[in-house]
Amino acid sequence: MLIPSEFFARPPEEVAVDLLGALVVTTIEGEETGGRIVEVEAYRGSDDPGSHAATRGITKRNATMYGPPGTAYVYFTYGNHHMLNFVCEPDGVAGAVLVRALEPTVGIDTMARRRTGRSVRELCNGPGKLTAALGIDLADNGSRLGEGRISVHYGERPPSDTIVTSGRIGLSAGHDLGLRWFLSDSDFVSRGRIGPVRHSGGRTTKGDPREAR
DNA sequence: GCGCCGATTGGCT
DNA sequence: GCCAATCGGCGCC
Repeated sequence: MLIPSEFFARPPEEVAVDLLGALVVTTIEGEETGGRIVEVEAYRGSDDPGSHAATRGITKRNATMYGPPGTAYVYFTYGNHHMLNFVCEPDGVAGAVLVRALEPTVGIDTMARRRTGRSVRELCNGPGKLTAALGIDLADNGSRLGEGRISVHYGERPPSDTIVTSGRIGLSAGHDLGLRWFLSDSDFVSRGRIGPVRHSGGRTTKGDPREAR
């Protein structure tokens, strides 16, 4: 069942947690690919130093983040990689959830062709990898989910005791905020270095996500 | 398995 | 010009 745009009209940290277990699917040139969300990060507006919407206000690059909820915000970085976000908050308010990793479930053969030489585990275990596997690029920026090439569907809700949180990855600012969530029992989360990991129950471990199992 | 480093483009100052 | 919400290859343990 397609997730409606109202689902996204909330603060990104709420949407992020609720997206764990959901299914992202693309249909590109007749080929369907996708997977189950196992890792996400939340990005807020001007109060978030790690966000594209921090301090600068609306620019050509981040304008999509201020648009209506349920829209894809796709941008290009490091000269190579596309990042997939879902716009949150009501129209006019900046906010988004970055999809960082998927467990491949749909069109694995197609995704393996797009990412030659990679094991299934490595097809979508990072934000730049999953966009390559799913064929997402700047053409998807600003498209409404379910109306363009990308759709997001409800999935089985993961048990709350498998959901853990940590700081965000790869930022020069705002990494101290606990705005990353992932499934501790998944083999498909990204391999980024991270700070302390916190269980829903409040226990703290360090280092690799797997230590939080 | 881990850590370092270069690649490569668009957007912003 | 500078830098980035990253990745993959290589060297070394």
